[in-house]
Amino acid sequence: MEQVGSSGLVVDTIGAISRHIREKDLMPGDRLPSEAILSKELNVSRTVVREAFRSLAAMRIIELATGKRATVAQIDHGAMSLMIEHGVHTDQINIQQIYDVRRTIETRIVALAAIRRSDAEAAEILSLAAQMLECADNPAALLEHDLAFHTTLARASRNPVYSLLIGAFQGIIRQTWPIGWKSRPTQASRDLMLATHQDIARAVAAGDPQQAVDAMAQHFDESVRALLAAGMS
Amino acid sequence: MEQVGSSGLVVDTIGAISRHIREKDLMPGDRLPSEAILSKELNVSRTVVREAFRSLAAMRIIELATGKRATVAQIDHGAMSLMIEHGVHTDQINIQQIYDVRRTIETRIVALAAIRRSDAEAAEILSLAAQMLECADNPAALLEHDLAFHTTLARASRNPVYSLLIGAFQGIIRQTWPIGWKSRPTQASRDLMLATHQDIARAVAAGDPQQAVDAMAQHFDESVRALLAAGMS
DNA sequence: CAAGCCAAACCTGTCTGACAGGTTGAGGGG
DNA sequence: CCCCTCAACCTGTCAGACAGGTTTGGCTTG
Repeated sequence: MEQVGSSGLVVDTIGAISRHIREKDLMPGDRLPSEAILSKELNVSRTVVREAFRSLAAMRIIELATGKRATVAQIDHGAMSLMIEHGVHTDQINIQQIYDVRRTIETRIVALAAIRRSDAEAAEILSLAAQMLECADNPAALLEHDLAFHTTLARASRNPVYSLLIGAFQGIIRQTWPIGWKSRPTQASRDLMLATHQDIARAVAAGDPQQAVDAMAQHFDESVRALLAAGMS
Repeated sequence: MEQVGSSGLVVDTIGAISRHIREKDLMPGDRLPSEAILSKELNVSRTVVREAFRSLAAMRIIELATGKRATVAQIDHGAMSLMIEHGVHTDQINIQQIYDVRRTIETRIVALAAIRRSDAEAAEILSLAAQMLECADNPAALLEHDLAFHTTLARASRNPVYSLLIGAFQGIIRQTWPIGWKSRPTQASRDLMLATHQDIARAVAAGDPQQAVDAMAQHFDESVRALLAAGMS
């Protein structure tokens, strides 16, 4: 390979593989050529092709598995999640900034979900909110149900980009949620949060966007207040 | 290395390096151990370390350069941009869905920008809107100024996550913007778009969030209408 | 003593060849 | 017609090698 660009053979190869996917109009699940074939076609060593594959796999553009050929991947929030976590761990992003973004997009999500949710999704959302009540004294379970609640709402919005973004925040939420929970010391404050989730669920199930938006806004107002009280400024 | 996980040595090594960054509290710019040292410490071959490095570099968590040691990277939208493009090219995401998300976050961005923009940013935003008028008949230049306009607004919001997201959409916007522009056949419709940008700029410069939000909402209403007229449903 | 230069040590990029183990598909047996 | 098996194929990992680019510490020079 002639090293068309100036950034090295691996970068060029990543470009060549991406182009291959576009030009051949490959869809998720479709198989890519084997490493050996690609290295022959592009005139690079298998080492280079493998590093290019790893790069694309890191971005979840392709999927690798032992023995099998690489396949085109479905969009997935795993990589974004790691990027966001990295940003937070290196003090480039703080939790409040994440909450502002979440508030912004989740407010829109519930509006869409209230309009577009299927009946099955409505039931699932109501069920998750109810389950949160039942495990109110089990923080780990509560966290998981909370995440599932917001993830399901995103799915009900029928816009995969919202699902992607909510998923991207999941990793860092998992790591910081306990802070917010501990900062709700009184039973009343914890009950309020659970009640708010139920308000959101009911509004979405009832197909009332305005009420859903109001409830979600209230949810985030509480959360941010709790976070600030915990000294996360 | 004992292959602690079940997904292969490379995945384990990625985890080990990420952990190293967190535990040592490395900040952007800090240098990581060399490939040779890591391969010795983790008991894996240099091949494995290199593939792990490539994966982390693909997510812009670290930065590689020939001869130099790998360094911790600053957050960057490049990887997200590729992921979004992949989603669109493989029909997992469509352009309207992107516009809905953009509308949602950019409305919030201008509200924040109106409150938090520096005087220099206000001047820059006004200038970019003015420049758009000047090259109204040069689509390529217009596109670049448009992107710069929205990017600057995101920066003025003082929330790096918004900058990240706006950056993530840049790649796909660049590829689809001409469609929207061609779908504004009349001079009046094009003038309207340029005028709307100026409205946004003026509202942000004036520090008027509500007016900025209204103008941005109008901008997206127009854009989506144009897109739909172009048959992008 | 300070500023600048230089070579050796260090480091990354790429290639080759090898082998273990997982996957697949064609063809044979029931 | 279905299931099984096995050979061909493919990926994961390792070791060693060599061509450049980078760093650094000591040496030279002013």
